[in-house]
Amino acid sequence: MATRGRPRTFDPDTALRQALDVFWERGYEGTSINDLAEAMGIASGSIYACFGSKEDLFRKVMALYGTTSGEPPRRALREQPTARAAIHAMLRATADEITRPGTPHYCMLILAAPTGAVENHAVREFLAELRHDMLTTIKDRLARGVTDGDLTAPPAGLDAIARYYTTVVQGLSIQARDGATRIDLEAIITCAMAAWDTLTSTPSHISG
Amino acid sequence: MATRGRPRTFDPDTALRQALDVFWERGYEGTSINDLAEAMGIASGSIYACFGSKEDLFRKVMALYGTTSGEPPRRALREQPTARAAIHAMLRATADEITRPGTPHYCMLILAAPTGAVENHAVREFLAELRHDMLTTIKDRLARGVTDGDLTAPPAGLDAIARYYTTVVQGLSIQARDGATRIDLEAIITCAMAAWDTLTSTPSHISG
DNA sequence: GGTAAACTTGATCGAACGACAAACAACTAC
DNA sequence: GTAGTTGTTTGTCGTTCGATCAAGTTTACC
Repeated sequence: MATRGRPRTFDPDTALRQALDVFWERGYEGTSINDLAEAMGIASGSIYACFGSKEDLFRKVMALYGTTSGEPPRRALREQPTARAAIHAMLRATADEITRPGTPHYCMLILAAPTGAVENHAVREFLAELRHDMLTTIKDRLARGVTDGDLTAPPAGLDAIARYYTTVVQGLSIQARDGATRIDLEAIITCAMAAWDTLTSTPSHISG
Repeated sequence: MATRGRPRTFDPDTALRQALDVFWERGYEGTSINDLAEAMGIASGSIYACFGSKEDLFRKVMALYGTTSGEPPRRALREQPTARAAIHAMLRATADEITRPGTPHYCMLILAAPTGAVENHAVREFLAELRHDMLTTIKDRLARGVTDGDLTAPPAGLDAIARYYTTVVQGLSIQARDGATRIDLEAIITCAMAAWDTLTSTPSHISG
């Protein structure tokens, strides 16, 4: 009972990728079903049949986004040998992604739906949770640095440092959106990394 | 010919403040004319008669926002005696504003319309210009520190530092939106200021 | 071939969108 | 009082929103 009935005339993965492009450019509320149908090359009915509601489609789009554009920064955190190198590489990978030619110059996770109509509260909170995962991932990487022995900082300091670099990542997205070049972002990252030695050597400064 | 005809039954300043609250909470596209009319206590026709279009109203709202919520950070930059104190106070004033009880926990300038439908491109660019003014204001304050003698950094370094602290300000807004407390923000600011001494003592690090 | 199942299309649903215009109300100038 | 001016209200304009449905099409199964 796998392939009975008329087969799809479009590839759902391709269509999802096309939907991603539209949501990425216009945000959640700025994208209409008509926009999506046009970009995906199918009628709106086919969207609902294959992907469910607009919100369902958006959640699937965000999953795809996470495994594509979200992967390089995550891999940087994972594969770099020290916590410092991991954070630095993660920032640079983020800068690479949000200045990539052919795609909007910002992180979709951050800017696709920060505010909006009351009826889309669930979508905003969905993205907020994903952003919280970003903070957690960074925090875990710092903790790994402590157990690996390449980072010495008090537990309370780890939280602050993780939050700080999450803030930088999110700020970079606004900068890129407003026209900052890859070179501009590199300079910002250099500034942000200038705090590292101070933060990891004088822990008394960062107890909040 | 000042006061001919029927006088207004509402105070435009009060109505503008009420419109600000709605735009602040729901963003530009997430706010409908109906939402505004309801919050302002007048019919939609009166909005168009007094303020023009939705976009015109939004621009007037942003002017009000700039002179109210935007003033404390700007004053901090202006009145603190040194560049370092100015930046630090500006960050803390920003944190105060975006965690103020009774108002949304983010900067409207940053999150009211970062993305959206194509027909609202002008609104997004309007906000982008205001954000660029933020960068310019910070840059000018750093330059003043150089002429005042309390800051030594190469000209290229000033741009990078200004961009860096602008990035932090904008990142703070996302953090507050996602539930960070005033204490959380303070810890982030402490981290961000930890970069200051390095940035202003070893200028070779920040040439972009 | 016949039937059931899966998919696509095109039309359309009620509601909401931004914007506007005519009718009415309230004031000043004379 | 009367005319002229301005603000408010009510209703509605044409469009678009997200979502759904019936009808038609294309396949697998028997």
